[in-house]
Amino acid sequence: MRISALAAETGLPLATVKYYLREGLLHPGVATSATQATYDETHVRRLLLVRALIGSVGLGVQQVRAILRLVDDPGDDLYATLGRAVSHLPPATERPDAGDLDPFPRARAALEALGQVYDPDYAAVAQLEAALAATEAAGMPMTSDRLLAYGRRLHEIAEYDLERLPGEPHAAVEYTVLGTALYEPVILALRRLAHQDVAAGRDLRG
Amino acid sequence: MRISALAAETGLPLATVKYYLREGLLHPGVATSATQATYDETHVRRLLLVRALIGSVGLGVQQVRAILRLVDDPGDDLYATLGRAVSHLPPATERPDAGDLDPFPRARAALEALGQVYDPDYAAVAQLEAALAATEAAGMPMTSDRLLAYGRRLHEIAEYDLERLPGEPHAAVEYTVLGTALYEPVILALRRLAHQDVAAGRDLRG
DNA sequence: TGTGATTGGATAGTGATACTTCCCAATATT
DNA sequence: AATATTGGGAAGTATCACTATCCAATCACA
Repeated sequence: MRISALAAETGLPLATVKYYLREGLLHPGVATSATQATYDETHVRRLLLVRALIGSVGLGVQQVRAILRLVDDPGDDLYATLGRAVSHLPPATERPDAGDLDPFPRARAALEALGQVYDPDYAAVAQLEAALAATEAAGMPMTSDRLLAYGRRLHEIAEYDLERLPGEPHAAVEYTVLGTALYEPVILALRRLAHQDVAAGRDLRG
Repeated sequence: MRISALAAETGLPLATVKYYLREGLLHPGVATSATQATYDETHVRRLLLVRALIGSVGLGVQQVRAILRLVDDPGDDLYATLGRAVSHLPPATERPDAGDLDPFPRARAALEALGQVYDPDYAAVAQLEAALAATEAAGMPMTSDRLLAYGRRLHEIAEYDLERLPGEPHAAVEYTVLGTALYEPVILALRRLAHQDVAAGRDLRG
């Protein structure tokens, strides 16, 4: 398959395929001469994944590059790899001052109330802190009751996810990292739809 | 309070306050002369809300303007207002062809399986369809089992939210629209943290 | 009452981002 | 032989969220 066929197959403009190639989001094809290379199914799949991460998840090119690197050659530590992957997901947050004794008070309190691990080096902790601070600044603070209600359900979802973790390490990393990212838009859409469903006055769950 | 005090109070650069004023994200102050106006607490609150929507939720200026318009003067129909608000939340989706008989097959199937209303005019339906299509394109399709698992928990969260709906209509719209948007980053952060918690091998919920 | 700071208002500039266009000489294809 | 396509690179474009600069009017203070 030549590059134009690859573009046609994925529905992307040729210039965009070249751009992703240049940016390292797509591995080069096998060069058959100075001006020719062949591409295969792995390139098609990768391009579709890149589009999903950029278009649906809303990542930037840099972040996609970072995520793909993790998926392509993960360490042997799933926990650490997951942590690194999350640090590349929006919203971006700054590292706290090294001297700050309690950089994420809201997040720490929330996690303690939920009985979950509190690891201030984990990027999602800073993301939670920023999100909670934003609700306060906007005048709609999350109550701890609501945090518990949300956290419990999301923990159940996470358990569901992790119960289905593939045994093979490489597949496990791919599943965890991509599943975290790709399913987030689904979650937001489902919540919006659930709100609509409840607002419409229907509540059919037994 | 003059404009420079407003900027100082909110921690925003003066130029940014002027920019939001120009873009209609902040209502003008009361002019006291040709070159002076006074601002009050409502301006402070509005600026903090704007920052939360842009910085934390990740909306663009246009979308914030649209959301604020809805909050400021909502119709009397909460359901319709919520629908309009969601249509301004990312990811943006195109309207389907008018001739398309079944524009959102994945979303329709998912909602039917969940027993929720399926209203193709509701923007979140298109968002769900796009998100599900992206998981398929990326090679990690959502199973219907997973959709049910997620959907059930998110419906519970929505019920929790709507049970706390303020009685007064204006407050109800504000609560629903802003709550939908502002709590989403919290939800994503909590899910990421729950994944981490499960991955760390701790599972303390009874 | 003068002097420097501040204001509303407007225009233009900036830096980042994600493409997109254009061009090239080498090579395929017909 | 004529035409099209390739890999590769450089430059251009569009959008976006600010940010900087300028202006004349007006304020605040000495």
